[in-house]
Amino acid sequence: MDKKGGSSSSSSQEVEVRKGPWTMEEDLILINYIANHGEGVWNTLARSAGLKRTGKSCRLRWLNYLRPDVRRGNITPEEQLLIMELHARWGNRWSKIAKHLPGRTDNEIKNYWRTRIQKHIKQAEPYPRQNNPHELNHNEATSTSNNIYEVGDGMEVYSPSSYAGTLEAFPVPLPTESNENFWPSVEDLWSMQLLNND
DNA sequence: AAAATAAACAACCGCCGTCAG
DNA sequence: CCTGACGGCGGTTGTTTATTT
Repeated sequence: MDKKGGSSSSSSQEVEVRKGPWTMEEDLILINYIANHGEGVWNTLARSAGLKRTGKSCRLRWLNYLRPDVRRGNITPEEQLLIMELHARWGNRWSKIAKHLPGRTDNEIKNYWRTRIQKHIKQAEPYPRQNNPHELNHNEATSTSNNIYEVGDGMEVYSPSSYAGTLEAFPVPLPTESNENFWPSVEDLWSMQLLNND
């Protein structure tokens, strides 16, 4: 299931770009490289580090998983609440929302919201009446290009408070969930990179 | 116990704004 | 001034994992 070697790399260098899930080895390379050289200029970094990845891919991997200060999983009830509140006033400004949740990335928040919050809001969103007979079960978040009510950076307008009632009837995950690991976990990867310090 | 279905998650894609050459 | 590389962002999809039937 590896289609890279077979191709006759006649035209130039075929730029074998890897895609899909990152392997531990790749993670290590990236972590180690950044530990020794720092971030910046991702495309160059990818090449210099010897990774067959695009700069974007490296950046994403680093920012979302490998960075030492990223927190993953186990969204606390407080965080969930914050996500909901911020989303209520800013819409799908994931990156902006993420800035208010230390350690959390926009991608994780986005995933979390879409997979766990959105449906609840929908179901808790009664409005059966309303003079809008059409599209009532529409994900009101899809219309992203309408949430540009920004004023500055702190307090924005637009607080539909539509979540007010929603919050109460929320399942809210248990905070102290099994903090088990998946594989080495980034910490282990970091300790491993110590052995390879340039 | 197995199959079907749903949920969660990781990563990619295209678009856009910025900036250097 | 124009052009292209780069990085950031949000939407979306593919795959894995959990839950239900």
